[in-house]
Amino acid sequence: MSAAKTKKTATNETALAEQLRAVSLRPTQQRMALADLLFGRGNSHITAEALYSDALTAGVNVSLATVYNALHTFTAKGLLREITIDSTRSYFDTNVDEHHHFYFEKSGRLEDIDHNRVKMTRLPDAPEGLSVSRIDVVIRVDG
Amino acid sequence: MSAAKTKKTATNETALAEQLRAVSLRPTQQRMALADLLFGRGNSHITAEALYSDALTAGVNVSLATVYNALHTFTAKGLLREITIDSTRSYFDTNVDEHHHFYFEKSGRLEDIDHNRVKMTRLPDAPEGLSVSRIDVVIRVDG
DNA sequence: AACAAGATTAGAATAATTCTAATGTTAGGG
DNA sequence: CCCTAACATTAGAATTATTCTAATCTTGTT
Ligand SMILES: [Mn+2]
Ligand SMILES: [Mn+2]
Ligand SMILES: [Zn+2]
Ligand SMILES: [Zn+2]
Repeated sequence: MSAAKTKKTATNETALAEQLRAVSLRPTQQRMALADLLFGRGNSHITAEALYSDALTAGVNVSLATVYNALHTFTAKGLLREITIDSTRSYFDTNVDEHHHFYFEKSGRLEDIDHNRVKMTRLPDAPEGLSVSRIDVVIRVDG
Repeated sequence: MSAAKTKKTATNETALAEQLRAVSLRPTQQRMALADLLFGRGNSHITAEALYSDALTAGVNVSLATVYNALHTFTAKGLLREITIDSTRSYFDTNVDEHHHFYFEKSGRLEDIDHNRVKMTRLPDAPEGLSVSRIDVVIRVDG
């Protein structure tokens, strides 16, 4: 590889490696490459297949099984959030802040709704002894 | 079959047949039997497998493919509502009124939240040209 | 460099759901 | 009541998303 490429990726790699180490994950080649694809651009809602396809396009040497492993590991570590809306596929969201979604029924696309654009003034109490882990609001639109 | 059974089912059948005809569906044997299992009791959230299993237990002669056909047809006709929360299975909800859900993450059970127990005082506008078909609120609890 | 822990891999396995093409049932007209 | 066309059911194969397995590689550490 060229000096230029070495330098350029070295910078990204250090930053990404930090992020992974911060959640006690080894900064392996495939994780780094996938993390770069996921967090390097503003690619918010992605399926496993789509990420796999992006990886292949980018020349990353990775298997689909590893993509699933990485997505689940990242989700478990709080770097991603899994969204289930369509029964045929899961979306992984690079936005882990509290927020909601528009779901475009026709295209299957998801769009973020900032948390403060939704205000709930009345909510039921959690059933006795249980605590709320998350509240999801999905606004389905026919597009 | 006995006279008693004939009489008893005749009553149910007429009522169920009406419901099906009302949405231009032929009141076939299996649809009637499945509708009876779905709407006869307060069985709110059910999976295809669970309904199939209920049908077998009840001695109904039906295939799993038909259960899926019926669930989707009923959903298309507005008699049921499909809920996707867990990527491994779909739930069908016999409650088609506007309402929300508690989702018990551990057991995978769903519980209704009456529509008026949630009040949203701020909501974003639908993207230009599109209309909102539904708003789903899911409160996930760790039980 | 050598080791152990952890990660990746390909491919098989699983599980939910859909499809297919043959067979059976229903509704309505004669 | 009988016919027939439209519609529904069926079994099983096919498809698709996802998970598992067991062998092979990497990584972080000594
Ligand atoms: Mn976003
Ligand atoms: Mn599936
Ligand atoms: Zn999002
Ligand atoms: Zn419900």
